[in-house]
Amino acid sequence: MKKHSVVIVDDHLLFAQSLQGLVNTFEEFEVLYHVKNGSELIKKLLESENVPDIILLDINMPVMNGFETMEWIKENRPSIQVLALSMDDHEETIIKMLRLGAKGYLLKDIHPEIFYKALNEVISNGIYYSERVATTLLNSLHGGNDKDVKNGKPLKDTELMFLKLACTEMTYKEIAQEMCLSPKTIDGYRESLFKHFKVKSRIGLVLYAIRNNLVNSK
Amino acid sequence: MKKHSVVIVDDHLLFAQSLQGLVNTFEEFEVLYHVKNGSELIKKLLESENVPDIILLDINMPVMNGFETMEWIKENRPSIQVLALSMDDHEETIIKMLRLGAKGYLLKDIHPEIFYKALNEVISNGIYYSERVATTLLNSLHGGNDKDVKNGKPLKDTELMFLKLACTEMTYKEIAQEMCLSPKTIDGYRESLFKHFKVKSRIGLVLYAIRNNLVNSK
DNA sequence: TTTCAAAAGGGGCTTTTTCCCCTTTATTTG
DNA sequence: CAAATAAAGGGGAAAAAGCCCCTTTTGAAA
Repeated sequence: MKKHSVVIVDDHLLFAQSLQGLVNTFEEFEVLYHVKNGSELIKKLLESENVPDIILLDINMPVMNGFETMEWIKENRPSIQVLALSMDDHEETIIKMLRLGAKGYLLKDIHPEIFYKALNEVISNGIYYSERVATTLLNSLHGGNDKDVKNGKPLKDTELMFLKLACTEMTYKEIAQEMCLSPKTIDGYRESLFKHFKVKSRIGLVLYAIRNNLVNSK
Repeated sequence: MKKHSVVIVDDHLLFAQSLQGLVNTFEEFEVLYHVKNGSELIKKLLESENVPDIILLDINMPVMNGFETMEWIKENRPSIQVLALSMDDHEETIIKMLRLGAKGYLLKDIHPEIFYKALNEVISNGIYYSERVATTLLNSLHGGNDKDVKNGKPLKDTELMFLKLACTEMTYKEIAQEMCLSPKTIDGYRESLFKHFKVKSRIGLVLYAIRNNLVNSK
């Protein structure tokens, strides 16, 4: 029986390499290659006719992150099963990734046995949910939440720029100067993002941005 | 020749297990065991007479983090060579860890070959510095920096508590209530931490706290 | 071309933050 | 014990943040 092919996308080389070793010990799976970020993955996918069955996709990557990469895959290689693989267990991140088309969400602290099970399930069922992630999702649906609103619309460029600057020690006045806009316009962005993210202060904004990888400040 | 024994401390089971596989492929090294956090490590070290040569120590762990664990090791098992192993490449973290007695600081995105080299060097020289980390350190010395001051004195309990609450959407007045102190006292804490961390606003304080793992908000 | 909506900007106000300098109250320590 | 030191608390003011409601500009769509 032919082994299922796996590609690993993770900027932590040590982890990627180690994980490759682990996956290769599984009977039914073998790693084709591993790459450091989304851009490298796309290059590899485009130049090679060897399409993997599964992609293990990290989210936090410096160059082209997991979200962007996932979008590209959904558009261009929809037949590949993507399993997100991250340390980040925030509801928003999980939901965002699954909504983008990931077939499962694995936390890096899972037991290798479970990891093995996940690989098998995504091949057989086309989907895998860990208990912990399932619980998180349930909670989010339960709480009558509207994370949808939160993640539904992507941020505009100006808003994202503002958000990044808001995650620094600059005052709003300074941010306005930096962006060549009136302080009042900046105030408008602030107000709008506060509502969008349901936060009540700039601190809340910063925390939200960091937790959801909207800025890469850690 | 007897192999050098290695212990891995990392809460990301998948990574720990994978890394164990990698290390075991090295001729000169073998993994004794891996544990999820500092507490587990201490338990293992205390109950087993089999002392490892090297400990690979992650910093971000939920229960007992790398700093606390490092302190314990320095106190109780100073003969073990500890290599810090983290994704965090912030100057403060690196310096703090080395100051606590780590014999090297590895970033998780290093190449496995380099990782192998590091293991060997820490056995032969008792120390390993990657180029990147060395550069970071040089920069910090260069800039006439006084990160010393920053990391020199640990925070008091009240200050830490305040810091944690400052990393929420609470106002200072609310924080004062929560801590059963006068808002003026809180203002004193704020002022003191601003100076200590060299920041100019609460935003800066939050960013500093998150970047340096003083609060576990991500 | 008119219309409509979004983006940009403004007035004016309250609350919060930030800053400086000062007093009282423990807690050590010589 | 007395003196020093640190922690807790205070007054007051300027700057920044947050909030609401309003006007102008701009860029499509009808």
